[in-house]
Amino acid sequence: MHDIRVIRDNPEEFDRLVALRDLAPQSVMILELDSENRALITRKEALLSARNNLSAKVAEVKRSGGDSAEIIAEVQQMKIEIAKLEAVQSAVAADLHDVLSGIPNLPDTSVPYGKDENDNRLIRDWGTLRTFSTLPKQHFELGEALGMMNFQWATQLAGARFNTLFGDLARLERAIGNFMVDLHIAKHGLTEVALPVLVNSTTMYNTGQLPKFSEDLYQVSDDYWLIPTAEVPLTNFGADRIFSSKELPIRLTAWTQCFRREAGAAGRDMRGMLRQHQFSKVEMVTIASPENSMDELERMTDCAENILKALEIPYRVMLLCSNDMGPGAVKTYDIEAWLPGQDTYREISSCSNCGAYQARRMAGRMKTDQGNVAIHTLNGSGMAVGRTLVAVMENHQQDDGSIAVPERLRPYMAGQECIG
RNA sequence: GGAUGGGUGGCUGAGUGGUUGAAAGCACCGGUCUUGAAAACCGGCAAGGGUGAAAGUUCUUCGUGGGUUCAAAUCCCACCCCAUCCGCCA
Repeated sequence: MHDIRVIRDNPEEFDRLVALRDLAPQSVMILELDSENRALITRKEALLSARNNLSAKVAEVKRSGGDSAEIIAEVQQMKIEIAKLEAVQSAVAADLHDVLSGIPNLPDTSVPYGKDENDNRLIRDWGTLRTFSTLPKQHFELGEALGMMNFQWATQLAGARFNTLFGDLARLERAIGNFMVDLHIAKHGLTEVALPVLVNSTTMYNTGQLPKFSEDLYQVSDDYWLIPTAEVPLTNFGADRIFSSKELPIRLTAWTQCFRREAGAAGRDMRGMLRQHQFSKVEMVTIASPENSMDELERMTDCAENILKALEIPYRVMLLCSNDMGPGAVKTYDIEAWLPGQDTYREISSCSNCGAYQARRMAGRMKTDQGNVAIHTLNGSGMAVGRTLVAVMENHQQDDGSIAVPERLRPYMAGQECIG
């Protein structure tokens, strides 16, 4: 949701930034709607004001025992006109709102222009890629050979894009999630939150999932939606609230199940557990004041990286180009873990500064000396638990098909050092 | 699911058709007093929008959406949510 005042103040700049998202200039059309809307508001309110005055006069006349029939007749006439104007004005306002909330967020100056993921920029990498004496296996090969990963049964239970884990692998996934949350609490100062995974339409709208991306979501009865990420409920902590600057930043984390229809991903990543309809993820959300949000993005990315460092998984950090970013983002870092079984890096975390985009949708504000301003919201995975399990398995696999448990996870596995 | 009672400003809470955008208290901010603090006293304090250089002025908002009326926090309808009891249940 864009701030119309920003567009009024500098329409050329708005069009220049919109172009980075490969959109045609919008400002002329928007400003036309805007001035039409304001003209209608002015006319409507003049009538409303006159009506209020006449109504007050009725009260006055009646108190002094006079006859108010004439005034009443006049106001009755007026009401017809007001209703007409109101209908026209609210339609124009709705159009304007739709346009402003439909345009994606504008990239930060540090974000490179680009068409797709091929234009993303490598920022840094970490860790050395292991050399294997034999060809490294993919996680599903390892898991199925261990008898601890059963996709066939998951298909029988639910369908494609689900999985089941058994024994030590099930426990390892749980260990990974617990480790992540504990690290965020103890070392990063985040506050853990337990959340609903079903939310209402307003909550989904606030973070930008609705109305445009409903095909990516599971909707259940009674107007509930399954969350595709804990970003949705966590970010809504700022909905309809006015924070004092002292309260910010607020840094939250939650480990939840996530549900995605993967509607546009037919045929992609069908083997294994990289892309599923249900997966668990530890999410980080920060509610920040505008002047701090870019620093908070660096901090959040660092929190995510610390997880992979602790688990001894090589990774690289990519700065997404303008058209690879999600619609809400001002700036996004993707963290990609090395998967030796696939011989490639795969996204395991995505940290975004959404600026005021979501905050304006949900009316999240902060008090300042110059009045209330929209807060900034940030979200990042810290990390996707299922994909981290995949990365642990592939990076710590041994020649015999067993998996070495990274040292930091052993306390969560009753000291166990090896699976299989 | 059934019954009852409720949803008013950051919070508590008055308010059943017209000087109520809303009493009072708390919180918060500024001031007086004080060596400093507290207390006391004085003053300020909702949000969003239109207009305006500004001061100001004006509109909207008392769970949400409709309706009645010249006029609605107040009356009517629907829905949502909360509390308590009953039923059911992890």
